[in-house]
Amino acid sequence: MNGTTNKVLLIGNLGDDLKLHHFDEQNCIGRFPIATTESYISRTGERITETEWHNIVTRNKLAELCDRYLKKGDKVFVEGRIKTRKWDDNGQTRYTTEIVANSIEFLTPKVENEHRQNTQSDQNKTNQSQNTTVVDPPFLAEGEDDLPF
Amino acid sequence: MNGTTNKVLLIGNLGDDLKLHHFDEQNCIGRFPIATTESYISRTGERITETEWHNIVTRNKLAELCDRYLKKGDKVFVEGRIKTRKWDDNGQTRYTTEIVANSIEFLTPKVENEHRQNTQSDQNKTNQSQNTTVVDPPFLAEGEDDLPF
Amino acid sequence: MNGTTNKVLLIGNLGDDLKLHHFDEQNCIGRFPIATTESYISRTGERITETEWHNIVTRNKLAELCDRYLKKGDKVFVEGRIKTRKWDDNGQTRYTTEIVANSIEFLTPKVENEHRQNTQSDQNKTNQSQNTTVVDPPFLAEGEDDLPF
Amino acid sequence: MNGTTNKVLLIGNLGDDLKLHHFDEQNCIGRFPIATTESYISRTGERITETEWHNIVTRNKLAELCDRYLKKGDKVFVEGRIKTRKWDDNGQTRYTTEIVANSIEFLTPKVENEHRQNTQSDQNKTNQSQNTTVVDPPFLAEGEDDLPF
DNA sequence: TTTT
DNA sequence: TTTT
Repeated sequence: MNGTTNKVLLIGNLGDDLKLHHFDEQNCIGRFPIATTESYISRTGERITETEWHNIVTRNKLAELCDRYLKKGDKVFVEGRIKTRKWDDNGQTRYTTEIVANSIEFLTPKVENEHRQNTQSDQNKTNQSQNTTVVDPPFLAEGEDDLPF
Repeated sequence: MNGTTNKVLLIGNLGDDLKLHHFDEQNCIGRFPIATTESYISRTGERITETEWHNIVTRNKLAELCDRYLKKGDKVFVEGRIKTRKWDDNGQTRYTTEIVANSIEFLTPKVENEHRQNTQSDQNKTNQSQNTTVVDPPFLAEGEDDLPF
Repeated sequence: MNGTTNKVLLIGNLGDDLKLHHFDEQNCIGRFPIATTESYISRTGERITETEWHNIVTRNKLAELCDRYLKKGDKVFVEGRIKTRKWDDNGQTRYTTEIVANSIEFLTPKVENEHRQNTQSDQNKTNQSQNTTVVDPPFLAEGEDDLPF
Repeated sequence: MNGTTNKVLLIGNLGDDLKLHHFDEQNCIGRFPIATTESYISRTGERITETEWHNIVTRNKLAELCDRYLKKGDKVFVEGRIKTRKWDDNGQTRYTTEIVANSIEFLTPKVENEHRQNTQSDQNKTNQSQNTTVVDPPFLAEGEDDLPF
């Protein structure tokens, strides 16, 4: 547009299940945190591990797919952009930085029959894994339209 | 290390000159803001332009190079990682998100003799551009050691 | 989709003008080479500079924009994917690797009135630069529809 | 360095085991292919799946780590740069494009005791998976020095 | 030649 | 709050 770019690429694990908020039949927003960790040897010779937390924001179809297929602990690849939001904290302006996802790849191999059905209740979200056939999760970039919901 | 990645790629313009802070002879930290802008057509048909500000943090040789060659308005390509810092605001914990740069490319073509000398005062930082030969700016990734300072 | 990603990010200079090929009124393809250079100090202490050439492929509106606004020597940021094409060389199968662009940012500042008009002939493609007001070049990602041609 | 960048980010699966070539005690090179797949709905309404093959090149410690921990079918995240090599094909100059890896993340969860030992023969490279404790593979960027070999 |  |  104007010779600028704002691009973020993260591979990390969900620290919690996605929270989905529906505005109406068509529009929803989903949020979940992911952790990335960095490890290095300090000047004094000890191994330091630093964890960074990222707030992922996703919308509409992509949000619904994530809600259906992702759960706490899963690994994802997120491609998106940095967005800092203003909010009012009792009269004080605060800022929160989020990652608005353009696409999300599901990197944790899924065990068949483990996928949540639309009609299942949330308690099925925990990992039961009675069966062992590993299958690929689907994927949907924002704006695509070819998945059945 | 652990199957995670935290990578940011930004192309934007400096909203202000770099602020350099020296800890000692060897170690310093530089900070500057860059803006990225996104433009799109809204549902109601108007063009929306959104500007995002990013706080860039750079250290040591790379910070000194940026201090010497970059000024407000210049365009850069920053490759780095997201880091959210905690700080104490009168007893309240606040968070600030920064981009820690691994490498910075200078994208604004330089006009010869315009480069600041170490001995020049800051008022020379404004763009005078009497001469017109375009030269390549130098570049240094963190950890490299082959530039003469 | 399937837990894979193929992403390329290049900043480089056009080694030649774009070649545009129209299939019909709607569809066209544009190609141009860009160079990236890497510089490092070898084990024997000399500075080595290596240039890499990348064949950029772009389609339809984005190709037309590039054809109109880019020329040899200009700097661009290309975001795309790697694609290796098979072709027949007198009965032998050969392979050519190209970068299929999703988006292209124009990083060379433009001087006003320098932009080529549709009705201008190609000899106007050389840089005349009589005027000096720097303006922002436009940008269009593949699939966008809001620019006037 | 000069305002250019050559960056590739791939997530894909190994189509074959790594081939390691030792030049001497210190220096070696490893090569392996990875596949990325793209899927989309064509104009005629059918789902098209396209596979792209990438030749990954890695050196020294990173190559040895990959040789030890990766095998055909595993998923990796590769960050590197595009490099096109010339070679002589009976007097004709041919070109091969490779991805020179700067860092590789191992994304396939490992089952404990499955890791190959230095003293194991290659036939142990096939996936036996008698045990079930999932452990993280190590990771080493080129130039790091903190792993025990 | 991979993966789903 | 994740993951190894």
